[in-house]
Amino acid sequence: MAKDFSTREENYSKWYNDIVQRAGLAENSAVRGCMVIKPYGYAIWEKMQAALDKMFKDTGHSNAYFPIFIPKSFFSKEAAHVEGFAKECAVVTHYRLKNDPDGKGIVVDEDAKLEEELIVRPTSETIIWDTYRNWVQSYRDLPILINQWANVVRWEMRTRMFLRTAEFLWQEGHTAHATREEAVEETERMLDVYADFAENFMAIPVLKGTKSANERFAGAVETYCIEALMQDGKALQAGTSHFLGQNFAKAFDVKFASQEGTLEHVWATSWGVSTRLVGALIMAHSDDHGLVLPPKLAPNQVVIVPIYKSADQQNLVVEKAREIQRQLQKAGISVKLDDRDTYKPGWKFNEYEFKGVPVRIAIGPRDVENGTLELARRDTLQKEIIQMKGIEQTIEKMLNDIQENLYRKALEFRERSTYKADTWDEFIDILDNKGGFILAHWDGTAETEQKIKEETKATIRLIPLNNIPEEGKCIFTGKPSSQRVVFARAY
RNA sequence: CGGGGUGUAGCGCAGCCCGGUUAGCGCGCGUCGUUCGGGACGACGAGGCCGGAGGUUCGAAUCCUCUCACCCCGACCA
Repeated sequence: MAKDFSTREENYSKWYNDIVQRAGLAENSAVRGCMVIKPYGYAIWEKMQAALDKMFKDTGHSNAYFPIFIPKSFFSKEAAHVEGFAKECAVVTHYRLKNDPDGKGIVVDEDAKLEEELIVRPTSETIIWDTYRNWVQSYRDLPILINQWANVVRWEMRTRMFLRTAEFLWQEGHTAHATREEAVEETERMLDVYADFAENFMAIPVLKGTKSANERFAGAVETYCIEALMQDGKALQAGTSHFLGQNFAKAFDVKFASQEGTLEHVWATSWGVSTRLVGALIMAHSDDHGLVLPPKLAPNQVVIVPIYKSADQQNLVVEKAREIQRQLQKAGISVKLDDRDTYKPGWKFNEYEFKGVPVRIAIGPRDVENGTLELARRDTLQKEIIQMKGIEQTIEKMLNDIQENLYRKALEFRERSTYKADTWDEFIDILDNKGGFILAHWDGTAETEQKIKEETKATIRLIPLNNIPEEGKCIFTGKPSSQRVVFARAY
């Protein structure tokens, strides 16, 4: 059992921080607002990257890399875009240091001032569209389907590990198309990729929809998103896909000669997910015993803990454990054998429970004698004795079960945490006492949304795709509404 | 950036009000022994410029001023 560790009930945000730190995912760095992603946390991100990268490639995209620095002037070219990011940009003004003439230490060399300041990218639309201008002349050059894995910087006031840090890792896709239809199709395709990834790899069910004008990406015509529900009833935006229209093409003068010989601005999309997904993973599945990882994203799917007393037993048991490890690895399962003699089995049990390893195998002298193993699964904490024979099939099945069970549990949670509200009182009551997603009518205006946000902290998370039309009255103003939208308090 | 809080050993804390031996405790760490199927136990041991800078004082972890960092609550956001 995990002692000296917060429960979700006691203090949800402390519970979250405890998991991040004690499971060795990340820690705060010497730099304000920036975290160090530790090997175990980074390994999870690498698993995410690998899965996503394959999905991007399978949908025709290629990776490329653009500079981390963006000339200041680029930012001012798309009005809404500047507006959206201006308040959180880190700016490079000088390029040299020198020894402090007045004493010890080092100071900025004022003589080394940049003619034009450089912005540390908060996102790369501007530098990319400035580059695409030179890549596009004819419809034959389209589409451009590029993704970049990168770090970005957004100078946040308040940070939380993985969920919001000043620097974070992400991928940003940037595509250029000849027609509006094709760009919209791309935007929706990538939204589907994200939803697919969230559900099938992260085991987190997501709602798909579009953002209201207030929540839209700065510079986008339409922002699509996937939205997940965390265990404390707050929503988390897990990915966004933007239809940028011709906004950036016009701002950066990206034109192509169409098949008909006319000169047209290209149509654009951008889409991204970040290391925030690691935070989502933690908050969606973990329990009061620590992290719980879905098998498809767990750095180690299985850990083997040998149990022994004498040196003879140790040799015997560890040898058998190695054999099992090889067997499982051959079947494509990632297995860690912890044969350290410096920690006791009980200690290791707790350690791996805390780190969320989906399946634990314990093997002792009795097992070697009987041809058995003890299996423990992290999601249910159940233990059972199984036969060594056919271990690959047993483990494979268990990993699949765990993956499915996590998804099912998360889905059930979301379903019982999704409410309809038809009156303002009902709406407030659900927000304050239950949390979760609230389906309610809204009159469609930014003013109303803003007022609701000011009074309740709840925002419109999304307008569901393929929403079923339904006549009703706005929860706040009573004005007519033709559909319900999804409200929640969010991260 | 506003309001509140905290900085003392790797981690978690006590001591501070009311200044005065060698600054404690738990966990962790090292050595040795007994242990090992759910966080073992004993013995011995190492580890501190009390966040930083100034000041008050015979004397500062303790009082005063400034500063830096982190946490919580607001405004902003993936």
